[in-house]
Amino acid sequence: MAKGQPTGSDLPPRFEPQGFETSTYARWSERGYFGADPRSGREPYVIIMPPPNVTAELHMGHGLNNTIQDVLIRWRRMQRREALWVPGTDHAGIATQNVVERRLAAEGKTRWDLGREEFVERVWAWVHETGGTILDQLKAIGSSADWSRTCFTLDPGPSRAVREVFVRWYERGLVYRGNYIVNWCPRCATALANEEVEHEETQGSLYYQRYPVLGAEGQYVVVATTRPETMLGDTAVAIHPQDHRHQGLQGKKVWLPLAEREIPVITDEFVDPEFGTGIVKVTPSHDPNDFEIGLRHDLDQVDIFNPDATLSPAVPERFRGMDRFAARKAVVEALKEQGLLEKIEPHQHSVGHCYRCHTPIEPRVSEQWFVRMAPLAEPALDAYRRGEVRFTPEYWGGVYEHWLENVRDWCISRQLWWGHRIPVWYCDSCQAMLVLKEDPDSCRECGSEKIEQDSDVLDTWFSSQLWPFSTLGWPDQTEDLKAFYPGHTLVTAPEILFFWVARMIMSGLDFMGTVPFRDVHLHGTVRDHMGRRMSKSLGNGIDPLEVVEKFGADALRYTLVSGSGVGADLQLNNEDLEASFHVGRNFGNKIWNAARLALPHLEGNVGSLTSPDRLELADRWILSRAVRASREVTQNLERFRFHEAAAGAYRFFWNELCDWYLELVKRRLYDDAKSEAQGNARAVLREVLDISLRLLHPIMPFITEELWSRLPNRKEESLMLAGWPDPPDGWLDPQAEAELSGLQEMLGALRNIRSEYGVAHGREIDVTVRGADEQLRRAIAAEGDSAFKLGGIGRLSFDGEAAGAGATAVLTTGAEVYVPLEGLIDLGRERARLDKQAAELETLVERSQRRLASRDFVSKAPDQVVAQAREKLAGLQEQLNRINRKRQTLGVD
RNA sequence: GGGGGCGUAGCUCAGUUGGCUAGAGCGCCACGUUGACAUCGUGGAGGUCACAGGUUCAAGUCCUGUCGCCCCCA
Repeated sequence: MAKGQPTGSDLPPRFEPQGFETSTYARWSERGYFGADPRSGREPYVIIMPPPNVTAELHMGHGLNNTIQDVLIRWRRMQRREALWVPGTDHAGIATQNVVERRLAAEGKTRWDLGREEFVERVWAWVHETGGTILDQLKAIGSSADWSRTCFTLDPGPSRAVREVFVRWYERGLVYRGNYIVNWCPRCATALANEEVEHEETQGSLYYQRYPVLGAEGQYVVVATTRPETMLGDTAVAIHPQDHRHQGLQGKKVWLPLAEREIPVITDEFVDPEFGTGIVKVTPSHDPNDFEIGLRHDLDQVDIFNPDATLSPAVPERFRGMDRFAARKAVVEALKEQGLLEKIEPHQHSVGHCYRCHTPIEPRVSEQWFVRMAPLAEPALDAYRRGEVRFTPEYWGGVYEHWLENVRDWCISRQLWWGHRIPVWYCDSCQAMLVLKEDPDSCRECGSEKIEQDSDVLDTWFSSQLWPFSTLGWPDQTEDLKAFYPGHTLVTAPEILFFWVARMIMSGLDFMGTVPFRDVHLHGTVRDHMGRRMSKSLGNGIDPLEVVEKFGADALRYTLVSGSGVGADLQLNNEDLEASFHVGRNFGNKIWNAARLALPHLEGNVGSLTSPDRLELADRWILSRAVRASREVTQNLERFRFHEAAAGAYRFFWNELCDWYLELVKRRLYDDAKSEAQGNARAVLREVLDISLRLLHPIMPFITEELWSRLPNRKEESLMLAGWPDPPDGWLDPQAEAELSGLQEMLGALRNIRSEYGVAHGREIDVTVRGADEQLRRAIAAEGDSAFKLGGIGRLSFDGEAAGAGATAVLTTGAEVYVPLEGLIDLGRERARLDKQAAELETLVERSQRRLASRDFVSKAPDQVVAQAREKLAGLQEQLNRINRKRQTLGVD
């Protein structure tokens, strides 16, 4: 570069992320820092991104999800792992098809008007128009995914994987076709998997209907139902075999009113004698439990609905064509007229709704394709129980286990046009069914060319379940697949634990022989300030890009990471972005300004660090704290405790580096006369600034890169390539930490006194410290000049008189700090101050004494705990005594 | 109906295998332009850790129950 290294002298006084985020990202991208190399020989670290809907717009949930992944990837990359983050998008069958259908509806058309081929073209056009937007939006928040590996579920590779899996599972009998009851969405006109149905508590009614008993004039059975209209499809009534109340009904038949049919009374264990009258109607075509009963008793199936849930020709003419809810009213009315409706009771029950369009689900018998789950679930359970997959928070493991133990077969066919078409062909001539990886030209059985492909497509999750290996080239044994499967961490939201996570584990085990990732981290939900989930329909969402524009991506990221506790949801105020994101922005500003102070002192040659014993107290202290901060951040990242990692880095930077080290070191930085002291200060400052920028980089990549590039003595050209901090044990210095913490306490006490008595800012105070221990004396000796400035101290002595009008504070070591304040002191106020402190100490002393007075405590608690308690009591007593003595001189009773 | 989570300062939340005077950020009060930062500094107020029992030398932390809020499954 022709331009010299940027320095700190040109930094504007405020953190203005808009000035550099975009160009920084472009530079990273151009230099190829995001790419992973299967041949590097480094230990890999792999995250597969949960693919967002290809036509989606970025929302805060994506923001949180991808920020966490990026934090992990950047951290591991800095740890010298070969870090691969595979991005991609999902074709989202129902959702995408629905959007395009709505757009067609605006033109007054349906997909049927266009026909399959043209409709699919329209969807592709929509995908090309909007697709990929979300990936660009992910870049704006700093995501360092390997974009050269971006995949789409309908790409040729993943599509091949889908066919491969379908055919192999079919050949092993794991994929089968059959007539079963499925969840049908009348609006989407497709079958859904059980997991795609959302149950909602609904206030409905329980209708008690009378069916006349045949051969017993004037006698009825009374059945209770929440769905009276389905009675038109009843093919039996059932009682529990042990229910003696209704024993007389066994073997009888009843007359189904309106439908005008005879139906049998059967007995089945499934019937709950406590529900309603203990007699239930059985509608095998429209209720999953009744379907099972029907199979056991070989009952007829009467399908009373058309696909759009209007009544079919199977019902009496007057009901035909009615919508199911209109039919409910009509049936109830008709029963009333005939005196066959006994009563209606309010009844709360749960109703299934389509997860994509929220229409009430209609259970329906139809011919669909299924995956047999039990053989796949078993290894997935074993893998979890052996500890091959771990969940954070841990309790999700139990949820996973429970689901797999009770898993039911998976309906994978969808009556949609957008998606992977089922690779099955039917021969018109010989009726053969061909299940093939490649499109055939003719029937493999009879050679006829009159073959037709199954019209259905596969559930989108059928392709997503293969993502951890289909994105890496499977079924080919590619270099990528060998290097990067299995991956390491999956970061996602708990709501797709069953849809996606469990299925990836099952298919990963089945085809690759190992689980696709070792850790599953499930993060919380982003909510508004009232605790409501952010959603389009509520209009309470926050656009992450607006936040980036206003506060910067780093502020967004820091706020998200620091706000999301393990297993906890995250609340943001959508009406006041400032209220939510100022935390991140202010921290960015703090970092910026710390650098603005430090960098001008780091121009020119900065020497390397000398051995700690030649450094001053503040230096040894901050280096020791840097070791602890690095370890804390690292450990918290390892355990997926991102909020703690963020807080740890924040505390170190703001409360230790800025609040103390920078203040203590200023004097030396500006004092050109003492070149060794200044040189050490510069070297240490460079080092700790370097470490803290590295520690913060995964969370706040832009600002840290911008400032780091201005540091002298860097080895790498980008912070992205710099190593993760792992400072040496030799820097740990408990002695320095203890000394400095004593100094901090003394300064705190002095500041408190100044504030209490309104000592003017410029006015210096005289201080007498009596009973100072060795640590405090050394600290004052070492950092006296800076400490004097920070405390506004004019003179300090260790043996002065503590008499006259002054204020007193007693430190935890028992040292007494006395400040003469002639003219300012108010004796009453001073007395009150000391009274309050004494009272607090007395409570603690009492509590402490009571504890030590217990024989049990002394004999049973570990020696170390007892010793600690004794030491603490002694300290507290010493402190209290000093204060009490002072109170006496002030005339306390 | 079954399972799970949560309840700590006015607000949002930390608090690891029980053991330092229970913490942070925001908000609040007072003072303040002290060689980077008012998107800041200094000091302060504010908590019977939902409630009731139990285990233990010791419980915010473990167990049981109650109340309240939320989620998943059927």
